[in-house]
Amino acid sequence: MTRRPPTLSDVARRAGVSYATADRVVNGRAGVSEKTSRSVHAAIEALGYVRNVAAANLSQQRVYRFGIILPAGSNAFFRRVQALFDEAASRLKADRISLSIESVEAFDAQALTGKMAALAEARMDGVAVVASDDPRTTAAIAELRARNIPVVTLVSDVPSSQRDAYVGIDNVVAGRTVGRLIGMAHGGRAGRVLPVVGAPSARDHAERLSGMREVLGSAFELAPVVEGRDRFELVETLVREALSRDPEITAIYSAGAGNAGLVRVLEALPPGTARPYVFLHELVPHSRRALEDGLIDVIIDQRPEEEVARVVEHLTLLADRRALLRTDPIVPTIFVRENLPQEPAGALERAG
Amino acid sequence: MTRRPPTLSDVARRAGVSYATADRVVNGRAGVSEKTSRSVHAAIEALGYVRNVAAANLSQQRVYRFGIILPAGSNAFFRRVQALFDEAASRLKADRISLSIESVEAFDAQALTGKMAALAEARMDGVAVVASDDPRTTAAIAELRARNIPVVTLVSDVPSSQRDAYVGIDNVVAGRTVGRLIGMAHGGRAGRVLPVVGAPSARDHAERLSGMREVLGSAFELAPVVEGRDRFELVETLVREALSRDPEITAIYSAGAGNAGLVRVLEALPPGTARPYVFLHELVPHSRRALEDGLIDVIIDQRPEEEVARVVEHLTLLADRRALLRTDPIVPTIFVRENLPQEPAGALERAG
DNA sequence: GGGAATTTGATAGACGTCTATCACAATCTG
DNA sequence: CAGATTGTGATAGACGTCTATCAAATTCCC
Repeated sequence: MTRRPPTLSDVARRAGVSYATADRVVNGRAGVSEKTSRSVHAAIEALGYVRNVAAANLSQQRVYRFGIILPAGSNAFFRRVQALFDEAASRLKADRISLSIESVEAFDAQALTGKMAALAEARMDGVAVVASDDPRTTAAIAELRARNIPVVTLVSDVPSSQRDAYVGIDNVVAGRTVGRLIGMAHGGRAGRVLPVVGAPSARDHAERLSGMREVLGSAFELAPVVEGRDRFELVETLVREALSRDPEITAIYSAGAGNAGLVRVLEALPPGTARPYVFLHELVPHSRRALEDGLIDVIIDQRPEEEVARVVEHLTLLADRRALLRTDPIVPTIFVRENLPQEPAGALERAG
Repeated sequence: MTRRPPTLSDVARRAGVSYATADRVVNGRAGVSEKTSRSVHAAIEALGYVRNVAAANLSQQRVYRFGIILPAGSNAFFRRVQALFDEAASRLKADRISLSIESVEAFDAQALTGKMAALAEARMDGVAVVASDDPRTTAAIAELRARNIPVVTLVSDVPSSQRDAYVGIDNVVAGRTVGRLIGMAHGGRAGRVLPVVGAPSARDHAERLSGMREVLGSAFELAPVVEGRDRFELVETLVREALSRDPEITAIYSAGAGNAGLVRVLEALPPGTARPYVFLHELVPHSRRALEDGLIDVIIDQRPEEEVARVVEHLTLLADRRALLRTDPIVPTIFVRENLPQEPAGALERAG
């Protein structure tokens, strides 16, 4: 039968020291001679001792409290992120991890820094935030760090700040990936790409476009960039205009949000017309439907499920002052009509 | 400050019953009247009580022992799976989960069933197995289930068996995905696809091919299927012959293993020649290099990292006789040169 | 109403780790 | 060699849950 995994008492006995001493060694407390410390470590090795985290957590009855700040509003992607955090929160209650999920009006740096200050005041064990790269944000992050509260940026990085980690995709990589796929779709022939962004000042969108440009060969031209402010009505109007003005467009790359408007334009195209290839970001209900209906070709998704899991992982490790595991960026995932995941169960629940 | 999460004692007090009674309710033990049971549940609701899993695990000092059976041999994909399980095993020691990772010669149903019987004898708490759909395997799975040992099939399903779950991709979906990408790469033009499989009898490979055929339009022809037995020397020879025999081939889809041989053929193509588009499965060191070097175009990966995590998740839940969470198949992931993940740290370690 | 069956209460010990305290031994300092 | 410093041992209580046992209270049935 399985023998019981060794406990710290076993280690102490084997090392010929008391439990107290073994405990001092494993918890790095002072007052142990070099020699004893070595013999305890030897016993740990010999027995293959691993600290029982269940017992450790129990005895410390530690409760982790993390704050998550997301942009409010109707953006489908962030609604999904929020739903995933809500779900994670209820799941994590059993592990004594509590997530406070807060919303802040998008682009309102004032409100954002206010919330961050409030979380600092509440002495959270860690904060994750979707923030733009703005001096006020940087300062607010510094303030949290000064209070020894770890900070993780999510989806959109603030590289100039002292955040402990960034969880999200590399937008240049995402753009390059789209560039490759646009190239593939044209099968060596020339093309003309219509880029759609929220605003030219949005760093993520700009990075995506420049990534795409890096990869697209000289056979490609870019139409003037559409600035849809991430609002679907505006995107709809402007894309419709651009397409009718420029019939040479062979592909559309929407690097931002508001894609419901883009989809409407595509739906309204006269049947029989060869539509341009369409590439856009984030798997959400309306983009999914568009892909299933053959209105668009590719969705680049940043896997919010993975991002949420990683935020929690990072915050927990940081709260314990331990090293982070996976610090590589999230890989942008390519969805075509055929490899779409099953509809998340949450969608059904919400429908019912 | 954060108030302490409610314990079962709090629930008992609130419900006006003794701890013993509250315990009987939450652990579904007999001897509690309908009425008391309801009042305890009401208290649980009211207080938002969640059982402290750390304490529960500790008190039961339960040790999970799972057996994992993988095919032996030099196949790069399974070496990666094995490395991931090894890593998971050391990580999971802290959670009192022990993984016994066993190897069995590929395609040796005799040896496989032997190992499974041995794991049954060892009274494992669960078994995960990479098995072919074979009557002997089905019987061995039935035997494990008869002993109340949960069984999960991995990578390759045995649908006719009583396995509790399958963790892996849907190969038809993977094939369809490739079909879509081949179509995209040809940008509407006609093409001729060379399929490469291990053996026509390999169900996974056949499913992948038929998935591809479903999606490829009538503009595509298939060259005679190459049967490379998943051995790279044979793949190399046969693909080289096929390419020189049939210069009309515009794309290669390798649905099986032995792709090191395929890559060699591509490397040896006279420079300046337009090579066919190449699509193959599994991100492993040599396929990665080929993608980085521009010798191939797309890798379809089944994300063994995710599969390993899910096997552990499933086995743990099954051992606790709880419901599985995510039973949807793994989504085949598309890698092009641009969205490759960072080299796993393990690769560096092994190199060092 | 009396005996049996069922339901409830009270409580104790175990799981492995952490924290703390106190006492004693060994070593160092002047 | 006395006194201070440092290293070690012994032990106890807490964390929240689980299991078990025994006694007491309540309900049920004839």
